[in-house]
Amino acid sequence: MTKFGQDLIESANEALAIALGKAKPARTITVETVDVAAIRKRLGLSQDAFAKKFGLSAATLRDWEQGRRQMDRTAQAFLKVIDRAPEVVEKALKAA
Amino acid sequence: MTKFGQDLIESANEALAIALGKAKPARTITVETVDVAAIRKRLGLSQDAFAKKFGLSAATLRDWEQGRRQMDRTAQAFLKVIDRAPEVVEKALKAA
DNA sequence: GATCTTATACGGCATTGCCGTAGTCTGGTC
DNA sequence: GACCAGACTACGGCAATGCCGTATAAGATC
Repeated sequence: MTKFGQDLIESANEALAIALGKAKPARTITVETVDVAAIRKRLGLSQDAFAKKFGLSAATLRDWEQGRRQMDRTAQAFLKVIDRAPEVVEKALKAA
Repeated sequence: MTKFGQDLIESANEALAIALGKAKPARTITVETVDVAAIRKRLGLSQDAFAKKFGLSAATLRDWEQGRRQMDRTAQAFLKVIDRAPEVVEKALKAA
């Protein structure tokens, strides 16, 4: 079985436990999905190139795309802006 | 003496120690300064309003402005963009 | 003085940021 | 087929942050 498959099952079990009141949600966050990989691929950039262009750490980007870490609110907001106005972001950062 | 004054002195002593080779830098980062409070005040917003408008956590914003926490790379990049194109950012986030 | 707003200060813990590195896959070149 | 380089996945690991809450201070308005 793939790792993704295992993760899915784990998540499902956890969700069930929470629903049954047997477990508490680790945190309550709005489940807004920001698909970094999708945004990046739409821009036709490698992970390293994307990270460099938008001032991110390549390591952190990796963690996000691999589902190892959750983006915090700041990152989510930033990624949305990158998604909608990548060129503006790029220019703003170049003007540093 | 103000807290800011104390911080300054502490930082100076630490920098000296590092320069003398008596201490290691906690981390090597580019010392790019992003003054959140300045950006926010220029926009005429309270901490809460600023946080809400740009999708940040008010608690995190507080920590940054109080010098309690260091902004990570993502946050620094984002803040620069907010600094240079606040309206674009705002619109991009509204279009969620 | 009473009240409201805004900002500072800080305890606290789960979770992330970021570094490094090993392994896999694909496409190109010899 | 063997080999190399670029891109991605996977993950150990620790210092540091994210985010919550709350108590206190300073300024404005009544």
